[in-house]
Amino acid sequence: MDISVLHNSILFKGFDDTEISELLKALNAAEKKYNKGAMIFSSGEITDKLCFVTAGSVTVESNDMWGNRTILNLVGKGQFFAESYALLPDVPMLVDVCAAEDCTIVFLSMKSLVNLNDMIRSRLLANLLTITTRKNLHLSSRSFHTAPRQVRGRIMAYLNTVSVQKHSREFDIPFDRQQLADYLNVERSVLSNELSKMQKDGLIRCRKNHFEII
Amino acid sequence: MDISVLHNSILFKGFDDTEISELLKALNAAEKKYNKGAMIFSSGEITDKLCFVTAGSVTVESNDMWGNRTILNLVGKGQFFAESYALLPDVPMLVDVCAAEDCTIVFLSMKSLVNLNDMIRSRLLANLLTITTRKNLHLSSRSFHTAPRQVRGRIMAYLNTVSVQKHSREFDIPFDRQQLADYLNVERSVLSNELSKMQKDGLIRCRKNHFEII
DNA sequence: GAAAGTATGTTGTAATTACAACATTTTGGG
DNA sequence: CCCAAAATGTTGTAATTACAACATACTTTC
Repeated sequence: MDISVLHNSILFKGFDDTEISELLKALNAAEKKYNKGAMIFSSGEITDKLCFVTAGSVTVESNDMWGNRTILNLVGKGQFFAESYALLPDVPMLVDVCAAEDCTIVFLSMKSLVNLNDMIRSRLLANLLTITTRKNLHLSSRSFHTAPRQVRGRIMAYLNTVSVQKHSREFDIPFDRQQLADYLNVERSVLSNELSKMQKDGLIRCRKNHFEII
Repeated sequence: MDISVLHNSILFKGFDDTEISELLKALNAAEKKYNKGAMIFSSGEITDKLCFVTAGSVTVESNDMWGNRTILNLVGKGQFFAESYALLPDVPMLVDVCAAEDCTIVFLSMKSLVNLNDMIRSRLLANLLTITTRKNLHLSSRSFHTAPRQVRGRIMAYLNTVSVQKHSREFDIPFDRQQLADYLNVERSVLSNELSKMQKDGLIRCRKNHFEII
């Protein structure tokens, strides 16, 4: 198991190597590999597992009965997912989680939190609070990205956020066209078309997933 | 100050009256009244205040420069807001918070958490974790309500969620037409029109904010 | 490096939504 | 009870998007 990625995670911030090893054991840490496209969780499932991405990436998404996909979040290496469901273990998942690329996930049992001693547990809970709080901001961000009524507005809202995060007018995005379309809740073809127009209008330049705001 | 509402809140779950009184003092609890329409927080502000609604309700919303409003959440009596920003005190707010009706808010300083003794603080943090986790599910819910591309789909997604929550096919919603439109990210007139059609099609019945799914 | 498969770009049409303008209903004071 | 103001409903038109169908470009594999 790749302990170095876990070591640098928010969850184990402030814990030393020995403590982390013990915690991994206490929380029944289990690692599993998935191929691109594999489904890790399906809507309706119940889980108490806090999930950590040690390699690759996954999408948290909603798929309706007509095959329309909405991507809520892309979770990359070093980040967590399913924390809300893990901490509220009677709530069935509202989302699917799929491997966006080949990936490796470490599952941690939150049911086992009760077995930890008070001191360790409260340090862990404090870190979990940071994780959920940041996740809140992430979910809010997506709301702003999908708030504009028009496609161009959504694209600009998203690109501006990424630009600010990366402190640069030039950056890569983690989505391919279909994923970006599903994240912004628009048609892929309409997205491609609008990106072309925005380049003609001199607003942006882009090639594949590399973007520049002008 | 209306201590009974606070007493039943998630934040103070497990605390007795004496402890709550001490905590309110330690967290510099301050109460303030707002008239309908008043702005409680503006986008860009920084705060360390956890906010609790003791009367009335507020909307967490985003207002763009063209006057378009997007409602992310309606926070009613007995619920909290701004918890993410209170806990990440260097992050400027991405949203506005407005009084949806005349309301009363209690502000609790999260900066003061460090002054509490370890035991009390960790109990409080555990409760805060519940608050943020539930808020996560709320934000996810809205994503599902706005995921359908068409207005009718959004309305049904929202009404179904409320129906499930209230365990009944007949229920009141907390939004008026304009608020519901801004929550679902559609035009008010288009929403009204679609609701009429849905009634003609025998899908629902509604009058003001009372709905019935058929 | 050719072929097959996947991702992205382009275009046209049908369907839907945005927006404005106005009609009707409801609400809250006087 | 009446009036003014606010909320909700209705309608038509312009603008935008969804969807399908196809073209082009890029990748992967043999």
